[in-house]
Amino acid sequence: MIYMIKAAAEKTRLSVDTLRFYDKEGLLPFVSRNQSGYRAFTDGDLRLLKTITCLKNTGMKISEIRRYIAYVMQGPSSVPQRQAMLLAHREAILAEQQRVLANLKEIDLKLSVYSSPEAVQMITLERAYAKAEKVANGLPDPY
Amino acid sequence: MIYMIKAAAEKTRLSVDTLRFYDKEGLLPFVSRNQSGYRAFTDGDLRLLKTITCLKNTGMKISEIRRYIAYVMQGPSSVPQRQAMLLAHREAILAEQQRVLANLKEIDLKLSVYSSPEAVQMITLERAYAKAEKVANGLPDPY
DNA sequence: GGTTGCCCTGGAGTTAGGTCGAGGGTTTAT
DNA sequence: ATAAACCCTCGACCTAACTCCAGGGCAACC
Repeated sequence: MIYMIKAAAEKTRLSVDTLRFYDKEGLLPFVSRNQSGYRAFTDGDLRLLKTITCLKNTGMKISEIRRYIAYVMQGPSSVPQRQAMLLAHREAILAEQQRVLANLKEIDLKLSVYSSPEAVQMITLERAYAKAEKVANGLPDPY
Repeated sequence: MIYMIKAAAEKTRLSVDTLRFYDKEGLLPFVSRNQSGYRAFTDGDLRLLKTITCLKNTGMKISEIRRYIAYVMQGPSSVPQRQAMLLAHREAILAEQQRVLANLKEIDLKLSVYSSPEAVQMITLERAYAKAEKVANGLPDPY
């Protein structure tokens, strides 16, 4: 099956503009043009595009994705390099997940304060303390 | 304890420029100025800044953080709104984590292909197929 | 053969989140 | 009383990743 850019955009859920942008950025060297100079996406191309969106969705930068795709274009000889890239990216993703989770815990802590029955009381107290801290240092009270 | 902007930057691990930028964006209405017009951060201010970085680290936009901080400035009466915001943000974080995890699974699938002993063989085959798909449709072979 | 609906390129514009520099005031130590 | 090390504002600049537009080509239908 061959897809023109609009159909490819619908299949990948990317916008037509984004697809052209990706091509301009060197992410789609595998997409051929037909006699009219139109991009002609094959099913294989769409599979590769799915890989690209996976990498993008997990935070890989376009410049890195371009490097990965360059390895793909190079053929089977670049398997070790691709593997190394994906492994490194995998670690980066997991590290980021951990970082987010740590921050989420802090948020959950705040949430537990807010849902406590003494929430208003505690916050009133904290506020008074913050106010005092300013006053004690001759600072204007912003509250 | 009072911290000038440089010390506050070191404590929060944000840059001085970023702190000033946040102030400009209305994220730090609680930070007072001393007689010289210098920002004077209290320990309480730094604790609030930590909350801000938590929200930022988990992907909350500055405009939303500003909204949250506005609620904080409003005092204890806004506890329900703050709680609602954090709960919604919590859900957004979890959803994003899930999205990333789903994409990670795809990457792991690719990795498993690459680490198979038949990797080169499989990729060679896939490549030949992709090539054939182009040729069969009268397209130039980009490989 | 004209209208419609695709497609193309090049380049400008946008948004978020900073980052930097010029020009100038303050504080502290020598 | 001057140098060093801070601090301030304002506004320009930057990067990533799009997004939009003008000007123009191709293809199908009425």
